Parts: sequence; structure tokens; C-alpha cells
Amino acid sequence: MSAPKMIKPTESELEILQILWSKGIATVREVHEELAATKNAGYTTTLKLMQIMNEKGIVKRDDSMRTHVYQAAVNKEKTQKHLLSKIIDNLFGGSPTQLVIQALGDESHKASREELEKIQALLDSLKK
Amino acid sequence: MSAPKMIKPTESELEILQILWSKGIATVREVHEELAATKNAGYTTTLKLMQIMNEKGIVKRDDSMRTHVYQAAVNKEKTQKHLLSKIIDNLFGGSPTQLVIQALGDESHKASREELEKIQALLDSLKK
DNA sequence: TTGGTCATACGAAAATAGTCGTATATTCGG
DNA sequence: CCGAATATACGACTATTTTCGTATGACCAA
Repeated sequence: MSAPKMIKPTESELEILQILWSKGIATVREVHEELAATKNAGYTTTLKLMQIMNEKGIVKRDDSMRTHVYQAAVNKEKTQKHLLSKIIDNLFGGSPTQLVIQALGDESHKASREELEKIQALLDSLKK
Repeated sequence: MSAPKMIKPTESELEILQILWSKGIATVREVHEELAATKNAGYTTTLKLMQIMNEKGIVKRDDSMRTHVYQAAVNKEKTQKHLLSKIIDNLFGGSPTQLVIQALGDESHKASREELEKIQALLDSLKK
């Protein structure tokens, strides 16, 4: 298994992870700026969060310089899969199909045609 | 909108909701019994949780008798959709397709052939 | 060199969740 | 009628998460 045995990021940690996953590496300042776009929190709050994540092993950091550089220490797909698995159990009684149906029917997150094709392709391969 | 403006049940509350959704109505004792099958918590813990859920408006109860009878006050599909929407944003950067792909690929929750057909049908109707 | 800016560390308050002990009331079998 | 079983109410304790204020040190421009 990977570094952290039980992956269970909190909501705030997830927000930070998403930024790190997309950026690859980032400083606290950079993460905070991006966070501040939608959220409203102080700089030291973000800092503290990232320090805690570092202690938990959710992120790694290079502190050889004055300004530390962070990166995710947990795999994106693994984390998604893990949390999704929990959701399926907690919210959909263990049925991934129900989840898929609700997700595809979500009005505020419509899938494009290409995306539908992608799902179709996956479905085809699963049917075989 | 329905009773509770912001639906945001906690993990424990979700476990209870699932039981209420499946049973329709139930007493604290009944919910607790079912909960105790997988979890390990005292009776008064379950009671307290359900009392709090009642205050929050997540469940309703008939307390005209000594043994109160509870039922969910939030719609199952609506709640699923709402929480799923959050997940899509928090974990999948707003892409339901990514979520669907991960869900279908989940090894521990495999979909049966019938379920795949159901998804196929939905996909067909979306494509039109 | 000195003042302003920016970085991390640290402690602790505030908010949320979950757990349970204990008090009190009702019900029921004998 | 009495005691055991069972129900709810309520308060409090623990744990976790989130949020910041403040201290301290490094860096830099004038």
C-alpha cells in the first residue's frame, strides 16, 4: 500500500488536494490564492491545513528553501476510488449503478457528447 | 424547496437515513438493531442522533405514543443527487464523467449485466 | 542598517460530530 | 402493588476539524 494506510481526507483537505493534483507542485501561497478565489479563509488557515496534511502524510513537501514546496502524496485515482467506494456504501446501499444513474441525470453537471461516448466505450468493454 | 434548506447529513446520519428510507417508518429500537449489525454503538447514541436529526428537520417523528415512530423527512433521490453534486465538485473537479468511470471500474462493487443494461438504456436516452 | 514584506511555527479558540451516563417516566408480568 | 424492562430527555465529555492571532526569522530595497 501507499504511504497513508487509511486515506480519509476532510473536505478542506480535498480542496487542497485537488489543487495539488492539478498543479503538480505548489507553494502555500499559490494554493491559497486559488482557494481564495472561491472560498474565504486566511492565509495561515491554509498554511496550517497543509502542515497538518504533511504530518498525516497526505502531502509531501520540500522545505530545503525558505518557501516550502508541496505536492500530493496520495494518488488521485486511488483516492477517488476509495472515497467513491464509501459513498456507494453510505449513500447508495452498495449499488454503483444507482450512483451512476444519479450522476448521469445530474442537471447541474451535464455530460458532453464526447464524454457520453467515453462512457459508452467503457460500458462496451465491461459488457464483454 | 423542501423542509431543510441545506441538506448535509453527517456520516452517521446517513446510515440512519438509509435505514429509514428502506423501512419507511421505524422506531429508535429498530434502527438501532439494524445499525448494531455492522456498527458498535450504544442505544442512547442512536437515540440522541435521531433526536438531533429531528431538530434539524432531517427526520420527522410521531411522538403521540410512548415509543416514538420516525421517518425520513428528506427525499432519498434529492439527497443523493445533492451530495453527489458536492462529490463531483470536490473530488472530480466538476466532471460527472470521471466519477462514472471510476464508479464503473470499482472492483469491490461490480455491476451485474442487468445493471449494465439499465445504464445502457439511460445512456441511449441521453444521447438522443 | 533598518523597516517593511513574506514565510513558517505554534498554540489555542470555535465549530462540529459522536458517545454515553444518568435521571425519570411508562409499561407489564406476576 | 412491585420490580424489571424499556423509552425518552438531557447534559456533558471526547475527538476531530477549521480558523486565526501572534511570534519569530529571512529577505530585500532604499
